[in-house]
Amino acid sequence: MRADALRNRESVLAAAGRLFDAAADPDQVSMDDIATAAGVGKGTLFRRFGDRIGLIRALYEQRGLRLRDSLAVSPTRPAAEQAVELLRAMLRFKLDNRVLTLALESAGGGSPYRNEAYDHWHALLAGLVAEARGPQAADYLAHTLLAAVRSDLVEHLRDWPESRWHAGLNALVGSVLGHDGQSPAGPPG
Amino acid sequence: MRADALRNRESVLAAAGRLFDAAADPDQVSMDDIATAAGVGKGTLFRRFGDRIGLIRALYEQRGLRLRDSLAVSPTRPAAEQAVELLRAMLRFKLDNRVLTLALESAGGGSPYRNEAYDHWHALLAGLVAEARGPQAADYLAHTLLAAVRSDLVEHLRDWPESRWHAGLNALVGSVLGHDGQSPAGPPG
DNA sequence: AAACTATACGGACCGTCAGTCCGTTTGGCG
DNA sequence: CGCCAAACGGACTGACGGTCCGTATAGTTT
Repeated sequence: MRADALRNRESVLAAAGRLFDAAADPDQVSMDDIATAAGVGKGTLFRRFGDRIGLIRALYEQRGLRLRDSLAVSPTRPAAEQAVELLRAMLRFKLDNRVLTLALESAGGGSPYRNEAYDHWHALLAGLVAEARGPQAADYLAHTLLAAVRSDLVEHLRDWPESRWHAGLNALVGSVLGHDGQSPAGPPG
Repeated sequence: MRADALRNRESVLAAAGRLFDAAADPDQVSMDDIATAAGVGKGTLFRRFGDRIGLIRALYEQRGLRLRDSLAVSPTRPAAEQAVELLRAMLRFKLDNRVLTLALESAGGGSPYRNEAYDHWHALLAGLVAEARGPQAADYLAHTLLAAVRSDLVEHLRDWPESRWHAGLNALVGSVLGHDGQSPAGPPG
């Protein structure tokens, strides 16, 4: 890749990031806006990223890398504990990257599931589920756990305090994976 | 409402339904298409339904009425059993109304949660959850259960056979609400 | 049954936006 | 230095959601 191309790529990603962070809504940010803010022509955007969704995905993947490295499975810690940690991290990520994740998950046409990062998290979580309760439906349960922190649900519940989210995620993971290392989630009956 | 207005309303809803059912993707159906198919002018569409999302919502609500009536809480049956039945019905609805529900849940700008029907199902489900395991986090768990049958997840898993969905929903509801009337979901450990 | 008016109609029109095209520029190599 | 593949940029296109306003008509009043 030529030097100027690389430079422009970074510039576009940075500009897009800034604009999405500042916007109230994904479609307040047009491709023209991004091109202008990045100081490049529109053609450059589309040549590099293919289309709008491609750009959004690239930005998403870039921002997700830190998260990805910080969360690896540990064979010694209880699965449920790790699952809660993972979901809490994803929740925080979605709060910190509100508009970007909304853009990705609500992008008309582009499924939020056709996405390298999603596969990664899903596989990780499915492993934890299988470890905790056996392989039965682990696949689906992992999808379900990820759906529990989908960005538009997070958006819908945007005024919940962290404690309420914490309680919810504990209850959910506690139920699905078992109450290994968790604080009690309420008496049955 | 004037008679011609009512007639046109029906006509538009019917045409939109046909078009969405036939399309592979929600945004293959334009407002012009709908107006033409309904034999009315575009102005009529927008006067009656406000905007695209309004029309989609109206169609969705209309189709959801049957479903709504067929599923009421019964104080005698076990909560988990009813919850499974509800989720299975919603799954079937999303399969039967694939493009329409995709349109509603992925409509850029319009949250799938600002929706009368959603509130209805959520309240119903939250009641069942509370009945089965107490009020702790019942609200969030109900959101989670509904997220487990979101239309783009259903779309992502479109080639799963019914049995696999059945197993998944049983495992999920069994975990969250308890295994009241369900077949066993696997031994712990 | 004629006049009247609020309501509804329709389709030309507008602004916006994703995506394309092509003439121009430039990085990097031999 | 000279060459050219790669990259650039911004005018242009096509499509779409939504608006506007002159025209038509349902329903009511006298």
